[in-house]
Amino acid sequence: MPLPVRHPHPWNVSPEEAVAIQQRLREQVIREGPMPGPGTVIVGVDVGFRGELARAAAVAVRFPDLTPLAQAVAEVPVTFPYIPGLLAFREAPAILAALERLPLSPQVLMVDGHGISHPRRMGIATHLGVYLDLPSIGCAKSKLWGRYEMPPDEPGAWSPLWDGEEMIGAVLRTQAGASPVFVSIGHRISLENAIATVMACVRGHRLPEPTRLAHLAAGGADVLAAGRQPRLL
DNA sequence: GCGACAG
DNA sequence: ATCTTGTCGC
Repeated sequence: MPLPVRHPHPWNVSPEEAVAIQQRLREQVIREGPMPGPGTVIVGVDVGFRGELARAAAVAVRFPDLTPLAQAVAEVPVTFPYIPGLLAFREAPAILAALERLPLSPQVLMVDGHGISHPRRMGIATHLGVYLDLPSIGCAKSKLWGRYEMPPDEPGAWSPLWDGEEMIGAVLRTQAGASPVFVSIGHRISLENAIATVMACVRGHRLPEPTRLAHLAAGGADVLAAGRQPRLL
């Protein structure tokens, strides 16, 4: 069954056209929304590369217990170079293909990359959220845009990520002794609730489970089978 | 000319 | 992201 796309547009475009698409879609972003309720299906997505092929993985977990429900992978040819600020045009086509194969409808997307903490407020997490009209959260491993102070080394501690006077994200310590992650609004969720959701998805690793499992799945792991032997993950 | 620069 | 073994530290 095809994914319902709310704001369709081509992905195979030039970098100039990509920027124009971002400028158009940024008007649609909703920066508020609730915490996922019990039973919500959260889907983590990530992409790995093997030569000229992009392999995307989508892993669905149930919130808040984080039981893995389903996983799907898809490989598509790479058609766009890596350009900071235009990551969605390189990775989203593969992610969408993986989501098509997932036997469950995502209710919240957790993306390995930024949301509105982006020069045009249109990181891949935001782009996917608006494109699919789904609540989405960006959880990146490093900064793309903005200034911040390092948060204390305590789980749950965070400091704002600023672009001038505008708070565009949070630098969040998910685990003591590990470098922080960069959490931002993707779409249809508040920053406060995005931070709380990420923390509620942490299980002893730096990255929250949806994204962490998607990363493993993109590397070829069967997280559903392994999930039945929790020590393997 | 010299940094900064998701994955 | 990817190329890649052992090794320092808790």
